[in-house]
Amino acid sequence: MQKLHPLLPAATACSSCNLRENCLPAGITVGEMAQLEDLASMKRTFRRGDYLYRSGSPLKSLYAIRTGFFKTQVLHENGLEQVTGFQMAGEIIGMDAISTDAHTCNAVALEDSEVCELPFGRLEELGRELPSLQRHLHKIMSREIVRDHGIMLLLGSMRAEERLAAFLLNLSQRFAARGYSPSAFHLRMTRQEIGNYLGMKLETVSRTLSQFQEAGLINVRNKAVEILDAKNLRAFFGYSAAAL
Amino acid sequence: MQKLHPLLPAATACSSCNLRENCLPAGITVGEMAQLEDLASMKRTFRRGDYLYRSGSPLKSLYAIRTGFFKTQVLHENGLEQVTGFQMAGEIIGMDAISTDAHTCNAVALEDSEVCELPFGRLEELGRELPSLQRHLHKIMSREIVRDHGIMLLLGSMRAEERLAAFLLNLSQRFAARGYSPSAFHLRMTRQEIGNYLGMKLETVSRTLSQFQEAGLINVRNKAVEILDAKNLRAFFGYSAAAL
DNA sequence: GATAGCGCTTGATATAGGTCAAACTTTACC
DNA sequence: GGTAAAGTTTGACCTATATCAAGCGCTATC
Repeated sequence: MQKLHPLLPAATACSSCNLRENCLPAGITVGEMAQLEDLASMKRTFRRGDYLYRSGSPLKSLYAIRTGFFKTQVLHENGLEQVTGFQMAGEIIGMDAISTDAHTCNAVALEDSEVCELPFGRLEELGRELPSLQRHLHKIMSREIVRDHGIMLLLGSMRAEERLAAFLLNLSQRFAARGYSPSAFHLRMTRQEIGNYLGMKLETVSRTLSQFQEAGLINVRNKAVEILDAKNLRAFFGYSAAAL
Repeated sequence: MQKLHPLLPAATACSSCNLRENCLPAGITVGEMAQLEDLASMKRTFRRGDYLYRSGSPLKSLYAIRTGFFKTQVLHENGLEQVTGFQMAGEIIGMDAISTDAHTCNAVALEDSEVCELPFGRLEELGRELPSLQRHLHKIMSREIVRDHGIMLLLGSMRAEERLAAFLLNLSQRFAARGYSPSAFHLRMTRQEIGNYLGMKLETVSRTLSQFQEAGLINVRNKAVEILDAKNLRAFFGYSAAAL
């Protein structure tokens, strides 16, 4: 059942949001900020498990994640599914819908979350007035393309342990970029979801995490992860791959 | 060695190009076409094996493929590489570079090819004046994101034979969209390149093609492919996946 | 604060696809 | 147009990861 998502007044404006350097406003001048704030004034909250959008729903807005964690997943008619990403604060999602004016994946909150809604028509309009915003939107879309290519490399060419090492290091780096500890964090997703994202089964995720722990690279206890030896974790997947 | 790529005068304008419905001009009105033609007037030709751009080279333009075939590939520092796509006439490439103002993959001609160069700065400028062009550019970028998600599904969740069936059907459909036979075409890429794209080894590609042939689904002789039974080829990968 | 259900771990076994190898075919180049 | 190199096929064997199974431990809810 879809719950109601109350529309909140703008609790926090872009200019005073501590994500502004990671989010849509990056590169926007102070003078232009007011227009962007007007655009992004609509906030929505989601409980864990809620859908931000579903495959097939019409394109209305892009969404900037203010707090929380989402996953996106594509579903194939034959029942296959693939997690295409885990998104955190400051990241923009929904761009999949521009192509056909309808979303092509689901976005599900992995924890209680808040997003800023960016009506796409108005975003394009504003882009025509503000070249720096236009360019930044293009950069965000391009960044998604580049990220996707990285995942293809991971799925197509890496072994399970390399994929998981890359995944942990990527999370670490993204937490760090938001001012959180790069070495200790909580996974918001299940082993199943990690495995689906990385193209492996949940048992393999579990085994490989245990293996990393035995090797002294990490500590895992359920969702709590501590990276003990980022250097060797990186080397782990760098060197073994180089040996191919 | 990078060869010289002679700059040709505009041999064919967008308005008289038979790819206009598949390419950047899709959705552009007749009145707007002249400006687009001016933008896209620079053509470049490439011999097989030539690089259109390389990872690290600065963003200058996007490129519309007029004739020929390209592959794009990402290279990882540790030596891994991944083919991220095979691009044909009417498709736009180079969007990976917008994110960081530098290309993140190589684009290599798989046969003698011709591209229309679209200087990106001018493209953005023109996008600010022509909302339909702006929207179309966004659609093209979004389409790439959606395609990438499909490849993730393929790499992360399908078996080798399903991936290859999906690949053949995708090529078939793209040839059909350009007025070529959907049932008989030439592969422009090697088994190695197909395998790299699909996350499998060249031997597996070869074996699986032979297997499809034995099953009466296709005819293969080197690069010449004939699809004999598209329905069952589709069913092949649909049903077996559904049985999971 | 008890309990049901979901998530996680670990073991045993199976298998898809990888690896290595050899022979054959096509293509490119001198 | 002959020859070397690159691409392809097929076979035999191997291994990374999947599958199946059992038991444990959170954590969420009443």
